[in-house]
Amino acid sequence: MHNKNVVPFITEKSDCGSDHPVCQACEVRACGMCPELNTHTLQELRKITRTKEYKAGEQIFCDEEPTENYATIKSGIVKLSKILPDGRQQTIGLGFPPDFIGRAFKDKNSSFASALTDVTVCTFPRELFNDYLKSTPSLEHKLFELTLNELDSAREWMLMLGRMTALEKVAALLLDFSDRLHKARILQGLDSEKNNFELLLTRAEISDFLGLTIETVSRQFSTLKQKNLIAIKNQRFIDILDRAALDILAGHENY
Amino acid sequence: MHNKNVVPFITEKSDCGSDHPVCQACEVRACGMCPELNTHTLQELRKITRTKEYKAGEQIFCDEEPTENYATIKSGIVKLSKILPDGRQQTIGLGFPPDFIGRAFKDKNSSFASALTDVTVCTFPRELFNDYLKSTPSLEHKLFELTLNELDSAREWMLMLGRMTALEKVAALLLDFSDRLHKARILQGLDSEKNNFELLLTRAEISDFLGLTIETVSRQFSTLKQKNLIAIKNQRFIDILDRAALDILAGHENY
DNA sequence: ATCTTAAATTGACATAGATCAATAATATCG
DNA sequence: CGATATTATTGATCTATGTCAATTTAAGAT
Repeated sequence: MHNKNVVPFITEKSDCGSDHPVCQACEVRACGMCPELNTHTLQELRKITRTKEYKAGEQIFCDEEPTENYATIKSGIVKLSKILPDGRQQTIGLGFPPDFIGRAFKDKNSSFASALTDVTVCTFPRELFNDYLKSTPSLEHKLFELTLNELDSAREWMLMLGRMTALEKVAALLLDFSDRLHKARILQGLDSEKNNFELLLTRAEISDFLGLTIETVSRQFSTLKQKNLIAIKNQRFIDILDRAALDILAGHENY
Repeated sequence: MHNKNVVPFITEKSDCGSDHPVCQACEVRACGMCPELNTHTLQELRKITRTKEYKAGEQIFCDEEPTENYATIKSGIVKLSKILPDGRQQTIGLGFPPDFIGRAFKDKNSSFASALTDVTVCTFPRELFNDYLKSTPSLEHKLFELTLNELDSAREWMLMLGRMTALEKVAALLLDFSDRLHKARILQGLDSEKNNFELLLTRAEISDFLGLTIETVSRQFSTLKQKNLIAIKNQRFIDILDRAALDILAGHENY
């Protein structure tokens, strides 16, 4: 199991202020929701949070069971997906640190969450968190902003799913993924070549995201290589050779 | 131009409390965001709100121009869509009263809004509304909940767009649309036959929503008629004859 | 290193849905 | 009321993507 896939998150911004050892070591103490909490609330919350780790592939929560816990992603990438009664699956989003996972104000998730890479999360009981949410406007504000971003990206993907060709979908995914990974690396203080990254998703995971089959995804990669828009080493390490061309394919040009 | 497509919204719940004549006549005074505002804020807001009407087909706002105004839908149905540089279009959501339209905290919309039916909205300047939002937690909470619902439905549609067949998509749309219309009619105090409604979207609009072509949509309607799951009068008036079968097609069964 | 297993690629073929084109139904207008 | 325009349906193809099957590549274990 490769280990480069943990995506910690450290910034210079003022952090959550907790002196708890786990918080001190938290990768997202400065950029998640915790900085929005006052010291007292934070200490109360601290008592009931639990750090949990998941190996790549493990399920974090599922559709059926009532939500007991919410969580914040500390490191790694989480896959959110939906599934049809007959097993057809669709990935509906990827969570990077410090994203929130769970459905605020509801006792049931409407999707499955699983670890795409090895993942560390900080969990807290649903009910209590909802209480804090109601009494702490700045916390709710922060979560609201995260939610608006998720809505924006869900809608972006709707356009992709409904109206793009297979080749365009793959181009769009590569660009989006490279950007989010790059952003995570920069915030982490690592230097990062935007056009050079490890694709942490398998072809199967990519096809679940794009509404395609494994084979079709694979063929699009071959086409992109042939056109010299990308290079691939070991099936996982992507080199973007012609970002402008990919941008056009992905429909990112100004209009 | 038919006129049955206005969807006002009246409930017994405590309303916004404004004594302004426009507010007194407002279809959504009890169920939108206004009841979350205190009297003073409401009076301030009232001074700068404008009621606007749009004919079916008219554009309400577009992608390019910076957002000047937000709005609440008072009556009618609003279509939100995205468009690719080459003109391919995808509907990403429908807004019913009392939905909010616009992107909170941002000065740019990431989509187009247009009137699907004749529409009446209550508009207010962006900046000022954002200020109220920051200083009125209950208002922000209300908008947050509306946003979470939109996120849920966007994700539901992602599953639909990525993994359903044309027939399943049409079944899912019919059920969703009938439910939302029914809910609107009930809240309005009208009695409503859930299985009997006017389809306010043209085939072109349906195909933009489902990521299909007009012809494919039309063929699915024919198939559903043939299977006796629905009946259609005048191409617009839908009778759901076998809801259970449609539910299965749409993937709504329990699993 | 060699063996084993899983993941990715490639090829041959099938098919759902798109495209193009003709007709039919409905709405609009004089 | 008939004439015209718009929207929907239906039919005949075509094509992008899915399906099934065979290799190839890479990764992990012994």
